[in-house]
Amino acid sequence: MNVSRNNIASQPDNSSTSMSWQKIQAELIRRISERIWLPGELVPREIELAEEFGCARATINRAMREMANSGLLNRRRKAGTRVAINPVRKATLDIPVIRLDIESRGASYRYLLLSKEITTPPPVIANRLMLAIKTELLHLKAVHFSDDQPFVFEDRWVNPAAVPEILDVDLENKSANEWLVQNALFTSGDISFSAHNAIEEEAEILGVAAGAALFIVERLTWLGTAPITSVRLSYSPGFKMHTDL
Amino acid sequence: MNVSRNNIASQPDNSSTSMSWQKIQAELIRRISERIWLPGELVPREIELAEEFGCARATINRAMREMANSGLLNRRRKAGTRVAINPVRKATLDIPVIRLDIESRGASYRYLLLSKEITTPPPVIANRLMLAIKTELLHLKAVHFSDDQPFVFEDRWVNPAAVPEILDVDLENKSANEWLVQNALFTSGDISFSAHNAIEEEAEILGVAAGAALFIVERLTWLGTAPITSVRLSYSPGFKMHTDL
DNA sequence: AAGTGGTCTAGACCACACC
DNA sequence: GTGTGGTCTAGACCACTTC
Repeated sequence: MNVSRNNIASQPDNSSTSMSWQKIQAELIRRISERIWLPGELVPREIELAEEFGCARATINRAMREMANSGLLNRRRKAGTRVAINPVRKATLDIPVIRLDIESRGASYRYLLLSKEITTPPPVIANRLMLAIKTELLHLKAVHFSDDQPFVFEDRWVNPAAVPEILDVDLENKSANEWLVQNALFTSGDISFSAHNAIEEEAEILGVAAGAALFIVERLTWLGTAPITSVRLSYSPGFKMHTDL
Repeated sequence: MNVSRNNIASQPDNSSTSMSWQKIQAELIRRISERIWLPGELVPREIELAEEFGCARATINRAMREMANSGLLNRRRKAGTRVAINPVRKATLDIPVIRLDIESRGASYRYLLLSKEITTPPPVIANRLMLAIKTELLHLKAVHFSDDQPFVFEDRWVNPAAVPEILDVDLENKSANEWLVQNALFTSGDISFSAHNAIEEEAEILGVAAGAALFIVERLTWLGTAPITSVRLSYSPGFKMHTDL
C-alpha cells in the first residue's frame, strides 16, 4: 500500500527520503521561532498535527518528544503541550579521554605519573565520596602533556573497593583517566566547571605563574551506590572547552 | 545459541506497566557495565534482541538509539551495533536565563545596565559574527547581581538586522539576556567555557582584585545564516557550573 | 470521568555501508 | 547485491493529570 505522504503545501518533495519527522520538527521549530506559536501557548494535540501533516501520530510524537527533551516544549498528559516560556537551551558536552582530546587537536600526547600512594583522604574528599574518613584510597597525581607542554594536571582519588583491578594496573604507562573510562563504566556522576587561581603546586607543575587563571573540572562518579573516583583536572591557561548548541 | 531467559511467557509482572524500553535499556547497560559485552564487540541485531526480549523491533530500536546518542554504543547500517570503545560520556548543561539561575539558588536578583550604544565592533567581534567590520551593532554592558553582590558581568553585541525589535526594548529594566531568550530563538550556536584573570574593568565591576580567576562563558547564536548575538559572561570568583552525568 | 501524551506492536519500505 | 539500522504506519492500550 503506497502512502502518498506529501501534502504539506508544496514541500519540494523529499517523499522519497525518510526524513519526515525531522522535517516536521523543523516546521514546528519555525512556528515557535517566528512566534506563530507564542511562549506558553497550548499547541495542537498530536492527533491534530498528525492530520495536518498527513502522518502517523507516532511521527509527531517523535518530533515533539525531542523538542521537549531539548527544552523547547513542555508536555504533560492531559494538559497538553505548551511552548516553553523560558526555552532552557541544553548544551551537550563530550567528556572524552584526555589523550584523545589532545590528539584530536592535532597535538602529540605524553603522560607523566607524578605520585601514587594508598592513603586516607582529607575530610573534604571523604565527604564528597561519602566514605568514612579512615577509608584507604588510591591517590594519584599526574600531568598530561600536549606537544610536550603541560596541558592538564590530574589529582585523583580512586576507591579500590569499587574497582579493585586498578591496583594491578601499570599506571606509569596508562593514565588512570583512560583505564577507568574503558574499564569502569559508571552509572551516575556529577561534574562541575569553575575557575581558580593557580596555587604554587599547580603553577609549578603546569609551568605557569602562581595566580594564573586555571580552568577546573571536578568529577565524581558512582557505580550504583559505590563511589568510584573523584578527580580534579586543572587545565593550563588558554584552554577552552567548546561545544555547539 | 539462544539464551532462553524463559521470560517470554512468564514475564513476572511489569506487563502492566509501559516501562518496557527502559527496562530493556537497563538490561543492555548492565551487560556492558558488567563486561558481558566487551568494548568494541558486535552486539546482537535488533531482530535477535527483539526475539530474546519478546518485544517488537521498534522497542529495541528505541532503547539502543538512546544509548547510541549518549555515546555508549556505535551503530552503523549494515555494519551493526558495537559497544563503544571509549564511551564518550556526554554531559548536558542547561543554559538558563541568568535571572532564573540566580533565583533558583535562592538569591535575590538585580540587574544593572552599564552602557548601551550603537557602534561598530572591534575586528575580533565582527569576525566572530562574520559581519563586515563597519556594520553597526548594539553594544551592551551590564551586571547581574545575586543578593546584591555582583554575580556576572555581561558584555554583549547584538546584530539589529537579525532582531530589529531589540532597539525598542527597555533594556534598563529587562536584560538583553532574558529578552533574547524569550524573543529570539536561535537555530544554531556555539558556546565555550574558559578561565581568565580579571582585567581592571572586570575587577572593578565585579568588585574583586585584578587578576582574580573568572569563569568565562562565550556564546554566539545564529538564526539561520544571520548572526544574532555574541556575548561574553564573566562570572565572579567562586562560581561553579554544575551538572549530573 | 475523561482527555492527553507515552508506549507498544506487526509489518513495511528505504538508506546506507559493506561486500 | 545484501544485510543492517532508520523510519513510517495504523491501531491499540495504558498512565498520568486534570476535571
